[in-house]
Amino acid sequence: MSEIETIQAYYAASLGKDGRITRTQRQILAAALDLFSEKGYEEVGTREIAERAGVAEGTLFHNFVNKNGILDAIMQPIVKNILPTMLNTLDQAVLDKDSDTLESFVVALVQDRVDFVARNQASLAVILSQFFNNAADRAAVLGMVSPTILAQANQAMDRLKAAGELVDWPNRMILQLVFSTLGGYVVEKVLYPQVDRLTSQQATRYLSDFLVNGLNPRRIPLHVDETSF
Amino acid sequence: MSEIETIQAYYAASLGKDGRITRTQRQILAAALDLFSEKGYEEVGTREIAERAGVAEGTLFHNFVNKNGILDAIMQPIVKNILPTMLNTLDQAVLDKDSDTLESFVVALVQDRVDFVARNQASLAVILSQFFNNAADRAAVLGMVSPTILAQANQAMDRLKAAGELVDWPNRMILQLVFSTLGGYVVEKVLYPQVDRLTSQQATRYLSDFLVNGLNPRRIPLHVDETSF
Amino acid sequence: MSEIETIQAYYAASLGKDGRITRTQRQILAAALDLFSEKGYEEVGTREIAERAGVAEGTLFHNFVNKNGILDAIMQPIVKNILPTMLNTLDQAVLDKDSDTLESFVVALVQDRVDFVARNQASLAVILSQFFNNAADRAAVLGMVSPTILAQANQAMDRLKAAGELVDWPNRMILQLVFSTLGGYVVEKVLYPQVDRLTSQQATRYLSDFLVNGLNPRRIPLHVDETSF
Amino acid sequence: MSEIETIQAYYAASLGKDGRITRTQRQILAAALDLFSEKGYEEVGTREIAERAGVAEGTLFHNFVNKNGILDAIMQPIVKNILPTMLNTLDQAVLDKDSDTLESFVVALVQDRVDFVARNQASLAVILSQFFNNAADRAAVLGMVSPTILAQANQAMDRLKAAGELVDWPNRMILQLVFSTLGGYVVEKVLYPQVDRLTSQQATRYLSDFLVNGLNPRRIPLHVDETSF
DNA sequence: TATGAATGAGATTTCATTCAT
DNA sequence: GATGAATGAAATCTCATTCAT
Repeated sequence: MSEIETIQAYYAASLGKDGRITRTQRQILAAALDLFSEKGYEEVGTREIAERAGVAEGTLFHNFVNKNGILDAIMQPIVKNILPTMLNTLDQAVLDKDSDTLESFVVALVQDRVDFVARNQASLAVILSQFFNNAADRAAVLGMVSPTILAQANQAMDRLKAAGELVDWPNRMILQLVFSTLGGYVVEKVLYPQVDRLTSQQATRYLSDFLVNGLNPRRIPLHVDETSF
Repeated sequence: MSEIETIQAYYAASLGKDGRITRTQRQILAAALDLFSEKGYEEVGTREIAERAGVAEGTLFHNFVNKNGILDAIMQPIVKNILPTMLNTLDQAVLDKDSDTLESFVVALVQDRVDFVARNQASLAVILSQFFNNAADRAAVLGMVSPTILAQANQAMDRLKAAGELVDWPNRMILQLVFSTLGGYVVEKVLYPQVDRLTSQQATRYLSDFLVNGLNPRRIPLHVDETSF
Repeated sequence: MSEIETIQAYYAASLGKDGRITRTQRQILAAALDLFSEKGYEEVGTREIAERAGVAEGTLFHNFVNKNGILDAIMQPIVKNILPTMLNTLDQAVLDKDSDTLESFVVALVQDRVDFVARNQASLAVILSQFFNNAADRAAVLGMVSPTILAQANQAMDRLKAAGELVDWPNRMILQLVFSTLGGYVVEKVLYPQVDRLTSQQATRYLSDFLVNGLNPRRIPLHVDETSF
Repeated sequence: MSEIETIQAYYAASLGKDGRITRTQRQILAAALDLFSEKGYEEVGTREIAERAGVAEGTLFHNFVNKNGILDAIMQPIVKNILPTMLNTLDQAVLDKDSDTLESFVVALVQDRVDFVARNQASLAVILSQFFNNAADRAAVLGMVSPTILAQANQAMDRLKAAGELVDWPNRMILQLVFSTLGGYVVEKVLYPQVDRLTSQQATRYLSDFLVNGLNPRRIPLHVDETSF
């Protein structure tokens, strides 16, 4: 991620002619994903990756410009998909005049995220780790939340507030709470992949219900002293 | 943290005679804290730390057994304080028969955490980073949540449920939601220390209120299919 | 030697495919042997070895796990050969009923050792140095004199004594004298490799004759006060 | 030893005013002797010596110019005494017209050496180790065998040969055998100080008798092919 | 395309020695 | 005289990367 360039350049010139990933590349990525998610990027050597992948060390550099290139090849598909998808959801929730309840909004948000997490635990572990460890990677992840997206999100929240569907708090705080709840689920899933108590469906319900109730407009408004703002 | 031993052993034998930290050690720790929180432990070299601290490289090792010893000297005070304090709060909340509302419970939980985070952003950045990057450090942090503590927490939640103060969800899920909400606040504070929109008091109110509403018992119980458990 | 493990592990995974030593490894070992025997193991740096071998410093560690691994690669062939061979000789001298004179016994002992020393002066210099400098290496060398071997040696000496061929002294003392005589020759050869006054054949004769006469049974027994034992 | 300069310079200006060794110096030397003989000079750090001596690290350098100065302070008394004494013995044996038998010569040689070894095991262990590990120290030890001494020794051997008391072998070989026998005893004593089977008196007898018999003139002269000399 | 031996910059750590107190 | 914190050169070793085969 760090020093993002033309994205596919990280797969060297060697993507199968049809642009598809080769068998060797798949082996390397699988080995690297295993190791990175287990020990952290910095702790894994290229020798180790090559060994686990069953290829020579040089082969890594034939297929990916860099050790970092391998990391990017792991992170990109996620970062290029999860956020766009997520944002797309918001987009719909904004445009879709029918989804004008907090619940429909929240469920749309939570729904697919939970499934996604279940399917991509290992990659998410790597991304999570990098997010907290590398300023550049963090910027790359956050950079995908474009201003337009933020504007859309704010628009959606404002509309829900106007409709009396959402508590009247600062949008930034609401966003933080939503992301915390989702993020906490990701962390739990990613750090303890084996402990699988809940189905995706159940998790979705708990998270959604928690958010809906937590963000309902208050009958008796909370007194927050705003004078000090 | 990794390989925790006699705690103070990480400060070499050279703590000031009165057991206090020396000026040199403070310089080193300050420099290291800056750099670690900025670039991540692995990215910082001992040469760099020494330079920023204004001491010779050897001085690092005269004062701390290891590069890792410096990291531990940064993390330990936090890990040895935040969790014990937090757990102490739970303890009281459990014993204090007066605090039998969800609100009193949640407020007790959120209250001091928020202040603490404000005062220790840099150290928390380092701990956060290590938590997601190093299995051993993660274990060290989590290891401090002893079974007794968990038992206490479960006891408190059960009591609140019995009193009709807490939604009837699995304790583990409730805990996850509480920690998510708190953790999200930590992350926000730690990653964007400069953006200070809310006072500690305001933050405490938002978080508490969100949790209280989110975890209130439902009038109409949520239907979660438990048959598949 | 120190911390003996799987023997060939000290050559990294990189022995030529046919299990033979590579050219690079030979260069490194030659350079190291030169330097170690000249200045002693501790006094020689890896940089120095690499320079003399005409390779990069990293290449040392690509081919041998350790600096110590290089030392072991030098010592092992000797230690794994000289003692086994020597002991094998004893074995035969014990079993061979014809060699029932002190002379045949001694000659069998001295014979090949002298040639061996002439051919391996440099390596022996290193081993000698390590033997007196490193308790672990000393143990490794001595450890190869297994109890069975000792038993055999004692058996041989007892038989010779019974046959009136060997002076009736404690076996331990006899062994010490034999090893002293051989060892002294080694030391002389190893410390002054250039001064070559005697052929191997001549040296063998002197040493053998000295031992035979020195260890002949006495006509008039030596009075040693054994009461104080 | 290495780089021998004014001998007493190694005890810094700080010998007690009366030229005697101070208490602190004795502590340091005792600690260093222990450690050097146990682990070898190179393996012992100044920090370690200071700790065991119960003084500060700086104190070492107040009392001895160098780490090497400590080593020399340990070796010198021995090297300055054992060899001179030994040589003195030779001197007497040469001049003393009464000692004209091989036995009296050999006994004079062996006699005190054995006692000396018993009393100075630790120091000898250090000297032995240095002798084989450090060319400079080896030179220092050997350098004390001055040409005059050698001349004297040769003279003594020649006289004994003429008197029909000593086998007619090259003097150099005879010397080697004598030193081997003595050296072997030293090594045995020094490497296994605890195993004390023989009294000094007994050892003296065995060694002397072995040498006398080994070096007796042969009735039937040994045939050594001298043509190749 | 794949290999893997070779590279060398850089990292951490040790350690004898200095010097202000 | 003794101290011990500070020093910084040097040592060993790692590791991503290159390149001839």
